[in-house]
Amino acid sequence: MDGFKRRKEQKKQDILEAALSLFMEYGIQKVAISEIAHKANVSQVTIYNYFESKHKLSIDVFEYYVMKATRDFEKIVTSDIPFPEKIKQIIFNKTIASKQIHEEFYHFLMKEYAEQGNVIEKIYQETAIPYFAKLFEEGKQQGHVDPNISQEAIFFYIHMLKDYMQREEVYTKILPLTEDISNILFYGIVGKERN
Amino acid sequence: MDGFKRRKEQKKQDILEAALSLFMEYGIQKVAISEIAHKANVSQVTIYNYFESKHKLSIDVFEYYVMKATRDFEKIVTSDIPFPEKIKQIIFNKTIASKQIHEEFYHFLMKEYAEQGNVIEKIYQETAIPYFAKLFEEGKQQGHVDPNISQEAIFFYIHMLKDYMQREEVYTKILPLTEDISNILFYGIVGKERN
Amino acid sequence: MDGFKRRKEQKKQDILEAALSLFMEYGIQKVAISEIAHKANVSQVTIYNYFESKHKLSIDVFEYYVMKATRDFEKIVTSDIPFPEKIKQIIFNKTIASKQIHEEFYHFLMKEYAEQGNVIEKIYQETAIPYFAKLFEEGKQQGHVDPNISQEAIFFYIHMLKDYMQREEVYTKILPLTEDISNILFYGIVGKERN
Amino acid sequence: MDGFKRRKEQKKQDILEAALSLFMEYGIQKVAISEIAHKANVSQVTIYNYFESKHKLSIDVFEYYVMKATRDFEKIVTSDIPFPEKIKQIIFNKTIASKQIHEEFYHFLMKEYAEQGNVIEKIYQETAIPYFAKLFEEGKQQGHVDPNISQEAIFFYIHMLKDYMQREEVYTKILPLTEDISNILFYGIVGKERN
DNA sequence: AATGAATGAGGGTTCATTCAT
DNA sequence: GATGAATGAACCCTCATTCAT
Repeated sequence: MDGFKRRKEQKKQDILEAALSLFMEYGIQKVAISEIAHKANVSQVTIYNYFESKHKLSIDVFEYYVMKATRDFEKIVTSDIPFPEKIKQIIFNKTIASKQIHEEFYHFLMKEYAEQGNVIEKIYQETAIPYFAKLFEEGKQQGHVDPNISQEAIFFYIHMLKDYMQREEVYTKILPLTEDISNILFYGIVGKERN
Repeated sequence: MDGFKRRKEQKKQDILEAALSLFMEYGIQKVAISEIAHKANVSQVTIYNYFESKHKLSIDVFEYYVMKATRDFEKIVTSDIPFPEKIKQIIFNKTIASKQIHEEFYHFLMKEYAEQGNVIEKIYQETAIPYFAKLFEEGKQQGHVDPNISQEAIFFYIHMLKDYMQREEVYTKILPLTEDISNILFYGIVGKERN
Repeated sequence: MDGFKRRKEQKKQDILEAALSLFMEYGIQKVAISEIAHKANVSQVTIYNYFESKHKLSIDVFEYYVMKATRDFEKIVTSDIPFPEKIKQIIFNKTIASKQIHEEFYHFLMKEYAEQGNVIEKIYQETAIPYFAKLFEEGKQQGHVDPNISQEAIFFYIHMLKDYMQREEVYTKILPLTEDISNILFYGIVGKERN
Repeated sequence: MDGFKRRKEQKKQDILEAALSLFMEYGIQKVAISEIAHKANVSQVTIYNYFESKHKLSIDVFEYYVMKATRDFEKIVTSDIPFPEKIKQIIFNKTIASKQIHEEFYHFLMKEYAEQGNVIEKIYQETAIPYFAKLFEEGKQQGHVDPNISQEAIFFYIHMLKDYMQREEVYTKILPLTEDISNILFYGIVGKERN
């Protein structure tokens, strides 16, 4: 890659980083293109040259974000720690998606775009799910996961929990309950010690 | 109440209903006051006469919504069906908050206001929680709930599930997994039949 | 006047007083009819029943104000104090039009209406000027006023000074200069002690 | 300065001129941004791009106005005509601030802003006053000004007179009294020929 | 390729005034 | 006659997007 292209790629990344951090903090609607331009040290028009519209930009930013988050996810799944610990880390470990993500950034996309074209759904399918399938298999083999339960259901559960943990207001309130939450996930509300 | 007051109350309710349904479908930011006015068959200014600002309106709409939702909740909790059935109904029964709720309508308020004054927190505390505590007690006495788990954790769990179920895109996808989801809630991912 | 009419008159006066004090403090444009209604303890419509429009109201308020101010003016002119003292009191004495008057309340009317119908000009002509003429005559006879100067010019001068004194920001700044201002009025910038 | 910048400066000036003439005729509150935009042949938003808000615009317009007016003032003060003539020209010469100024444009600013930050006060201090001080000194040396009278008092007087002269309705009425007014300023109401 | 400049469309809000009881 | 309720019109301002250099 020559210096010209490299500089171009750099600019594109600057914009993605700027947009990502702003979207994560304030949501998509509340962030103006001009703010992103300012934070990325480019003109508004440059953003349009690269991303066509705010709509398209938000999709690209999301893709960029998932790409980054997946790396963390991969690291945990392929690590050597025991299965239950992996699950806990996925759910509670803040290093995944290190910053708090603004709901809107997630849900806006989830809803607004999921239907027409499945851009995001596809990204999810191709990145998170394969890793999760691997993890799930490991859990079943070690007896930590009931083989009668569908992978989808567990995936949904874990995703939901992780999603909730990323909410600032929830996180702080729920932190003291970490142990209980984990127990419910593993043993249900009926509890471990039943007979 | 004379005809005057009744009509006034009617109009106020019309506005609340119009705003509620629009907020639930599109979120708060995307809905213009003019749209609410149109849907409620009043002028924009009338809305301002009753609710002072969009901000205040959104709070009142939320209160109105919680009030309505609580009635359904109460009905289930005080009904004669078995405990597990109650839980399932609370989570999966769409008649509660019959329509889909737009995240933003929930989260915007949860976040935006929860801090300064706790208007919404208070509403929640005074309505949902007492009923839930009663339900929780019943579950413990019948052996459906592990007494070692804190009420907060379970409340959080059920709330989270119910919240997720109200998302259109989740609901349709998760519906076939109802049984699995319930099982995980009651017995965890380790499963019922473990030994 | 029966009780009915008296009550009616009372309401009218309440409105005038409320409007006057608000206009004097904030100017006409900045004061909303609703504020006047609130301060006068009547409904907005009542104001319209009595005064037809905000425009007309402002004229009536001005008339009401001049009427009140004239009484003070009369008192000074017909009092027993020496001529120079009278002039000083007229200009500097805050008891005339006791409160500060907002420019706009004066100028808006002066300009906006003066042309078409001379409503205010007429009021002025019929109230202030006759008293001033009397005062002016007294000054000339006592040698305090140059008979070669036209009454209009002096009237203009004094009016201008008094007008300026009523401006809050001017008043405070000019107060320490009272003596100088007086001297200039009586002896000019060339000064008393010239030869 | 390249064509780009020149055109930008031109547009900025167009807006200032449009705003100035409208403010001077109708006052600030009565003039809508859209009117200024129309008169300056730009879009409303362009105005916001340059001036941020109506509030800020009004300040900039005022500064622009004072700058223009000062040039005329300077010309008179540094000219070769006799002192009394200079004073008369300052007060009565319409070429200063050639157009009529709407009170509100002056007073609104004088009052609204003078307090917090003294933006306008500062402009005044730095432009008009130094020239006036020079003039004042000249008058004293030539025996036209009583050295016992403070500069502030005289400044106040002249400012007041000039201010009044700029009012359309006053100007036409007072024009025939020019000589008398001048005499009062120089010799007071007691008059020149007293003994 | 990159940017400063410009804008149309729309949003929330206020206010003088009218309607209907 | 008095009022609570209701409104059309207008205003300031923001923002995603395009134009022109």
